[in-house]
Amino acid sequence: MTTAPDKASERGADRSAVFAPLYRQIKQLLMASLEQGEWKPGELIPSEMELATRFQVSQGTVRKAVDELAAENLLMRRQGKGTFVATHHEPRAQYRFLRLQPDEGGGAPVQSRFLECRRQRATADVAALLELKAGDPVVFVRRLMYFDDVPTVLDDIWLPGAAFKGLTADRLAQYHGPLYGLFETEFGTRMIRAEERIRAVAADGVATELLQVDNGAPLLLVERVSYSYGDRPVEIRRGLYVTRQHHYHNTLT
Amino acid sequence: MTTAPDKASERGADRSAVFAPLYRQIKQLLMASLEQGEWKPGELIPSEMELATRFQVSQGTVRKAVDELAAENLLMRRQGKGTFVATHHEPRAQYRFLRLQPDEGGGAPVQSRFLECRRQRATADVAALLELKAGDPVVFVRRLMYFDDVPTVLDDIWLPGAAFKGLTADRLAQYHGPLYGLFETEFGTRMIRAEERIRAVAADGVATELLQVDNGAPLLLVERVSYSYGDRPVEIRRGLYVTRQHHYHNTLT
DNA sequence: AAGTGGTCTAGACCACTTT
DNA sequence: AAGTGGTCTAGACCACTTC
Repeated sequence: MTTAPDKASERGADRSAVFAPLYRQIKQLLMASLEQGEWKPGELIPSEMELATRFQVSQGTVRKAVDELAAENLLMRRQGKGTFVATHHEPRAQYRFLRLQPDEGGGAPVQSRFLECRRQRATADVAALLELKAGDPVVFVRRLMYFDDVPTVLDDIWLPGAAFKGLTADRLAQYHGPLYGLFETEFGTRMIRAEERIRAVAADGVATELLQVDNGAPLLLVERVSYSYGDRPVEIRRGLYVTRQHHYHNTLT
Repeated sequence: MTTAPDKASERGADRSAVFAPLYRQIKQLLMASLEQGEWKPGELIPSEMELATRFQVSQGTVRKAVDELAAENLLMRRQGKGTFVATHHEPRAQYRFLRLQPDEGGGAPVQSRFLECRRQRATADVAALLELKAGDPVVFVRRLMYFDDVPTVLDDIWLPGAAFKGLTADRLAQYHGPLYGLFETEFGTRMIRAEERIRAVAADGVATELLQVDNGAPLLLVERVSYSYGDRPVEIRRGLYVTRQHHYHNTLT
């Protein structure tokens, strides 16, 4: 077996210019294709050999790029079948981002009820988080989630108006399953990561009625910003969780 | 270049018996060495080539095993120097498990004050979580943490008595830095993973005094079980967090 | 049988650190 | 210069899926 020193040194030059190893460049190219929709959520992407030919690198280099994307939940590998674009419709991906769990028992599936869906102008803080200007159009959604028929989560959601033009109360009412699945299928916006800030607050106002708790009762406040490819913010969520029979679960590693 | 079919088929046979790929077997062997203290936290482990010779596999197979252990924060790779056993004394590992952050600004380093340290008999629930029997000896520690001189976190901690015989109030008082560093250095118990359950509760009793909040004020309750090698539970923690100027931060992926 | 990802090997060269 | 981990290649064979 021989190496190809000419090729290698050419690439060495390229790499010092771009300042990243080859497999990370390949990874960026794959992410660009995902972002531009060359392969849609749930679809099969080309085989490792095909990608190696396309990018003129070895299969091992493609493999390392795909490995990282699979580790980040952007791709899903299935032995014997191929590599697929991750989707929020995948059974095991459902409610991957909802960390509230019943204290004991599996519990019945969650039920959603949409209370509001209307267009607004962004306030300064919402605009800042969504990287818009204050006054830009946003869609506001309020929804209540039931665990075992007990109202447990009250979510207020803000979405960039431009990307979610067709979102209506009717469309939400007839949809079942995770919202991120709807966003991905109907609006071409795939959520891939989120940051949450969690605090304890006292219940008041409309929350006490909707969640059926006393005024001043402790609630978990979960503020979430969700991001799509390229760290583009695509959703803001402000959730109030009742944690009498449930808890927010987290693993530290 | 040639392969070694004899060797390969031998190993194929071995593998079907053990039912795991070679690199995972190597990974298990490395974990066993870590657990048994062949290499201690902060120490350099043998080079990839040496390990490959020891285990009679190729460097690439060792590499894949070490890659996974590095991804799980059990090992730390440093190019040009070698691979080290992870330690809680590492500057960038300090307070890796404390997810409470100031809402704005970096904030001053955290101060700890130890209020209690005494031996008890385990209650049923503590015993269950620590995989002991009710009545077995445990060490109980209560500590208050200050952010910017404001009392913010009240932790109650239970440790298995057998493994923490020498832990005293004096020893705690003179120690500075993360508790997990002390556990690792003085008691040979390295914490590698934790599970947390988070809820909102109303302040009452001694917590209101120590954290200087009103009776009924909302607090974050963080219940943590920490594990060492082999999923062995080594610590229980019940923390009350004041989230007026701080929040619990989490990233969802 | 053919195609896919998964594992394993061997060898080359690069980047970084220490001697 | 020598040793370490980091990258890249090429090729073999295995496990799984589909035709």
